[in-house]
Amino acid sequence: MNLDQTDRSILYLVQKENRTELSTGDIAEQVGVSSSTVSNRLRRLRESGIIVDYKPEIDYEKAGIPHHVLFVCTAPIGDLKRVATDALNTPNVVNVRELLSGTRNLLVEVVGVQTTDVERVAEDLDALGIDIETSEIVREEYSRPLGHFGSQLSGE
Amino acid sequence: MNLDQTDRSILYLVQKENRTELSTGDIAEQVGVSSSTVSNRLRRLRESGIIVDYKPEIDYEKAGIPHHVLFVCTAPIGDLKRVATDALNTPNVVNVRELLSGTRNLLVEVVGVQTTDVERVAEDLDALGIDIETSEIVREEYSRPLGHFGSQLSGE
DNA sequence: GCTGAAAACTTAATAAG
DNA sequence: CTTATTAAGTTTTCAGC
Repeated sequence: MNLDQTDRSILYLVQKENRTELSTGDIAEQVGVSSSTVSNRLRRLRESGIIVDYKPEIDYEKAGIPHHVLFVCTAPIGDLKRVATDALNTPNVVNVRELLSGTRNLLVEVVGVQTTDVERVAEDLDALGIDIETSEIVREEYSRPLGHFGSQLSGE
Repeated sequence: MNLDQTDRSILYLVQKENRTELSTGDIAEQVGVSSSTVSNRLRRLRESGIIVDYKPEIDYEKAGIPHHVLFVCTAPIGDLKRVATDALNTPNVVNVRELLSGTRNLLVEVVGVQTTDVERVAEDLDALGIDIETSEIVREEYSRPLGHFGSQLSGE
């Protein structure tokens, strides 16, 4: 699917603003098309898989889940896909990333109420044949929209 | 703020399902309260900062942005907060994570249309006093809702 | 492809328990 | 705290361009 500047502007805005507080009318006003067009474009972006979905960002600490750890791991390359899926299905694991690298090729993000939750995940990953190289405490995370999508918007 | 089982179930469902395709009525049905209650709970969860906001997950490759790299970096600990903010404001940077560690304490996620986009970010980070230890190509990323929130839902 | 208008749907505010 | 009702707002559909 080829994106035109209307698609790119819409993508920029839905990344920049909280989606639930940004109506198609609001987007339409800033992009300079009708709200029906925004609705159609957003549907096409979803259907083509460019917008995968909308996820809430959870502040785990405020939610009473104080432990937040990133395991930097090495998994056998041939098994990486399977092992990544298994890791994701381990309780308390919230995110897994595959990296294209011989070692340190899997990042596993874990949250938990108790330190024992995190320790149990470490054991489970070990049982899956995943080597934990290092474990890091996550302090803070920040995201930003990609400016590339918004370059033609007035005022941007 | 203390979460009860209703809050946890709602949190689980909004993580699990695409938020824009899940109305408060749908949630209400599964949790066993009225849609007004779901609406009230969701507002409280947002106001208390537990739900930070709803972000679209973008498939950069499908969007015509083929390069996706994770820089594993070391930044001076005293400056970490400032440096993380500066890194986030660098064009083509979409995500920054601070880790609680002496070295390799900053993960910077970069996307770009050209390899030169990524190279330019590497130079910009260097100019900010950030050491790039390794750079990894991101193949795939998977997320999962935290089961802890959903343990009391029927059928889960 | 786009738009405006109508229909369908969703959320938030209210009143009451 | 909860819920049902209702008003306000939003999204989608559709005929016409």
